[in-house]
Amino acid sequence: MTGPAAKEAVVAPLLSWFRRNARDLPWRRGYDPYHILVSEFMLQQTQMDRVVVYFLEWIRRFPTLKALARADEAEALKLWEGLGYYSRCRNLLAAARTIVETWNGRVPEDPASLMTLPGIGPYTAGAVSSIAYNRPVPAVDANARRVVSRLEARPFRNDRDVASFLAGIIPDDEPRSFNQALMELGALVCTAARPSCDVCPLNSACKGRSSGAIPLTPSAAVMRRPTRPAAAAVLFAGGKVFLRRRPDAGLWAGMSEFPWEETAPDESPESAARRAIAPFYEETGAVGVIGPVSHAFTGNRIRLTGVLLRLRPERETPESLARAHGRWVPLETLSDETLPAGSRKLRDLLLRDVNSRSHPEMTPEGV
DNA sequence: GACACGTGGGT
DNA sequence: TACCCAAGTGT
Repeated sequence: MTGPAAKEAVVAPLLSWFRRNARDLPWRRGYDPYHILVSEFMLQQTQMDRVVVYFLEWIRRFPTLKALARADEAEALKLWEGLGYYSRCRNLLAAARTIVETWNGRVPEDPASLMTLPGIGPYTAGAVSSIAYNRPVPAVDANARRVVSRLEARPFRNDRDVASFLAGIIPDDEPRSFNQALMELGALVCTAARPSCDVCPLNSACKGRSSGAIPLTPSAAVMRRPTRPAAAAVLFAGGKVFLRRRPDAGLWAGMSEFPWEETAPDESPESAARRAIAPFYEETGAVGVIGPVSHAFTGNRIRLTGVLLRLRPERETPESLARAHGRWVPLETLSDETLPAGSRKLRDLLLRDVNSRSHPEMTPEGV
């Protein structure tokens, strides 16, 4: 059923429910296209509650598209620290610059134009077009896919099929609310794990419910490997610590981190930490341990132990050896660095310990 | 179409 | 602990 009947049974109850249950989000006050653009980038594969915090900080620092277009990438990345998928941040900045240069500073309205911008695919194009400009185009995310496939009690082959179905029922007068309502319903009521059908505004129209079969969308099911132990080297000398620079492509491209390696079976954290710095340095011995912290990333999960290593100053020349592979950073400015989550957690533990004088040997006077 | 790309929270 | 999930995109 894709005709007027579906519209009657679905659209009005859905919009009515949304009016009563829409969460109060910062970008829902005025629907500034720049705000919608930022929120949609941040919301890619990321949950609402976490995004709100980052969004507010971002808008405080970059209140307008033009302000963002002028920004340093390093400063933008610092604001993104901890949110993950850092190419989103780089793409958002690049998109802002392109919009200023070739779109006269105005976020494009139509999906095809939006799709030409970096980091914007079919979903984000539809979301920005409909939510920022109230254009009647579908926005198919995981929520829309799940809600629609349950509603129709049939699998959809791909997002284009879902979009075709939605194009048939999306109301011309309220596409902004309709698309948000569909996603909001999926996030709050028609959830993946345990849908609350008894309070769902669409339960009487839902074929999945009436047929007793609530199909679940095939999950991407990223197979995680079990948690493995790893060790990071917190190598220090003269009040500075060493950070390894990651390659310009791939995981955490171009970011800095404490050098780390997975620990081999029966290997100690100290040994693994030494292996991590072996390409650059020798050291005199482990003087302490921080953590462990748990760190999950793209199919992996590690328990990361930080091993404090003191550089052997009479045998190493810190600056020259490090230059190609990393940098020495003073403890005082370590919190300014943009680090992947695992290193960030270790840094926070480290700075806490340093401030409480748990590791006096790390300060310049201690060396 | 498969895979890389982060992270934290829920169960 | 381990698995699943989240307003996807680029290659």
